[in-house]
Amino acid sequence: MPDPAAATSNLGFAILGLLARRACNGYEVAQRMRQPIGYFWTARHSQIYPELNRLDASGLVEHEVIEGAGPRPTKRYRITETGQAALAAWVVGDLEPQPVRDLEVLRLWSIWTVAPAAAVELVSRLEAAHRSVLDRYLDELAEISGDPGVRDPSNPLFASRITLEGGIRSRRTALEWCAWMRAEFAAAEQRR
Amino acid sequence: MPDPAAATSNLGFAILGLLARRACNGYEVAQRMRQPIGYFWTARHSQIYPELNRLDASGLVEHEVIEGAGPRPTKRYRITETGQAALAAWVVGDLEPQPVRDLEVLRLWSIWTVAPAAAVELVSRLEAAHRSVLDRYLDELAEISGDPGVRDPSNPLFASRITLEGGIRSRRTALEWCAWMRAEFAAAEQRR
DNA sequence: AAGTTCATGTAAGCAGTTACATGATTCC
DNA sequence: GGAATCATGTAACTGCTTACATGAACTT
Repeated sequence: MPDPAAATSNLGFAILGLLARRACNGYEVAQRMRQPIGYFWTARHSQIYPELNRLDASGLVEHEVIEGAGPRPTKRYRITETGQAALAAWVVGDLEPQPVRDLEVLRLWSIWTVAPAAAVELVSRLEAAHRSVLDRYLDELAEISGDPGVRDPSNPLFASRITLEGGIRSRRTALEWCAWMRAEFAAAEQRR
Repeated sequence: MPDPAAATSNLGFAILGLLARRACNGYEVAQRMRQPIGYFWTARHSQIYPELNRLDASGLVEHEVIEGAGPRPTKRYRITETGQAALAAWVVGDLEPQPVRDLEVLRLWSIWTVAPAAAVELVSRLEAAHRSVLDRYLDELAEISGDPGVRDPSNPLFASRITLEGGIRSRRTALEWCAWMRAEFAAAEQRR
């Protein structure tokens, strides 16, 4: 007897969020949660297949086996009503403070140990990385912007739009911060 | 014979970064990497003590035992020259794209499944959380700003300042984004 | 014929959390 | 006398990564 209020992992809710938008097989879930734009969550197939089985056992998703579709019998997963309810409850549930763990900032925190020229070069590389992610987000947003669903809070495209907007804003801010850091290094050089 | 080029974990470099600034015992390291402002990396003591032993075995740190100082013999750790070199090499080393895993955005990506009123309430809670972190960052920055070291790229306070500046910018952007989201929900409500 | 994509799994190991364990000093 | 802080560890478990394993369909 599956417990409908079963505690599900963050990965579980990521998968439920995907399946609430449309039914998928495990392979498609893995594709959409892969590098580099994984809708702000990433996971590998080796984590996804067992999690789908757990969600299935908990009654949060269900699957039908499609025999002729692919190279081997494919499991097409769909979210259940119990799953929809669990997802909605999680979305508006309590916020626990997330542990902060940012490799990029961790490096910068020790940047005083290297020569200023090498430091500026690192900042430039960070800048390039942020720019390329920003460009991908802008493309994604442009792709969905034509759809009127993006204005309707009960449409998944509305949520896609606001999360992409957040990604774009944060990457733009990161780029400005990088430019500011380079200016700070230049100003220090000037003072020498 | 410890390998000086030994691959160290991210946690190891976080600890080395801390010890490069000043010598600490394990307890102090744990305090400074604890909730909520852990210089952009967090870890618990149960992870820190074994890692310090590994760093010690690799020759990246060394320790002296202080008998009379605390309730029991305390180990005071200091970074070695090998450790300094390993840290500096890591700082300017290759950037691998970080796996994106943001719980907050993951929730918002499924926000279309809940009623708009509940959604707006969630955004307000996110906003409050960002504001309180921003305030702490501003306090931290104010505390160090008086020191002339913050202008010198080879001074640890310079690095503290630029990382805090990044945190402040990103939290301000998050707050603007929250306000924008509330406005989007309000606009949709208007159109109904 | 070889390589890529579709498709689903398992196993070993590292990273991180939670809980267990101990004990002295300091503050109320 | 009891609670909080200082101080250092270990054990069990969850989450995630890397690698192993298989095999059909499609593409070059």
